Amino acid sequence: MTEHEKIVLFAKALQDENRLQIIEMLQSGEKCACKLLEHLQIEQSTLSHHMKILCQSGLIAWKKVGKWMHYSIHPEEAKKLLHLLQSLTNVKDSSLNQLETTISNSSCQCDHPAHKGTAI
Amino acid sequence: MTEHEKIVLFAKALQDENRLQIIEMLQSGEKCACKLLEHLQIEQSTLSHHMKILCQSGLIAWKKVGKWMHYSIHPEEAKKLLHLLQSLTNVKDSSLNQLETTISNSSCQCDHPAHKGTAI
DNA sequence: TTTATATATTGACATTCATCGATATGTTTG
DNA sequence: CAAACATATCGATGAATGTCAATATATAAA
Repeated sequence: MTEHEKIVLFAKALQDENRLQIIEMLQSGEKCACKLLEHLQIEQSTLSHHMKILCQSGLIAWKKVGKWMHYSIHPEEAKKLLHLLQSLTNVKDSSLNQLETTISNSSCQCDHPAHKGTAI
Repeated sequence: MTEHEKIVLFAKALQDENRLQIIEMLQSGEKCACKLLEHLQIEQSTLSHHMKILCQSGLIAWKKVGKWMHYSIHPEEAKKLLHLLQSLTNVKDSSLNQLETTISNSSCQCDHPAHKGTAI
């Protein structure tokens, strides 16, 4: 899987409001599907679908315990995915800490003469 | 706009392979649409559509220069969006730097007696 | 002012996605 | 083993998305 494919899977996992709620619920630690379902206005089959997408993105880890399925945020994978997004968007770790401005090349590289030396 | 809505817009912006390529092209600095188009296998109207989605997410800044449209990564917004994702996924800035394991509460909070004391 | 160029908008179409109900699978308990 | 429970899979459906061609808008050039 290429880096772009990983990012696409991650992005697709995050594009649904219900899945964001699920991730938020997992912030406080591992939960089973039935517990998650209590707080969502969706049917069980839909939750199962969402968990599949979240797990396939790598962000969420799962573990079968008896007949229950336990889900949790996968910290290492979450970090890897965020690193991919940092690289993609040119955001540096240090600037993330300090909310500094990332320095980027601001000259237009368009061939058109009219574009030379422009900056946003 | 809620934080979740911001994340959803950001995630939708990142879920397309062509848009990831566009972001990557902007890593080296501001570019105009015609320049971006040269390196993509899509029609002009499709690029315009993609740029709209990228700009609406906040990640990409735009500036009109004559009849050209210049695009660039918006560093401050990129940082804000990454921060939102960090908070969502419980990833700490320091752990992002050092790739340490984020400590999370690993006890299941399901009501079921059988779940007490389990851990992944 | 007419023409050329860069970008945006619109409408159509195929594909993907979220959702549900029904059903299947797997596990525990009686 | 049978019943109950938790979760997964399947099929259908409506909504959202990516794409293009055609057209509109805006700016620059002749």
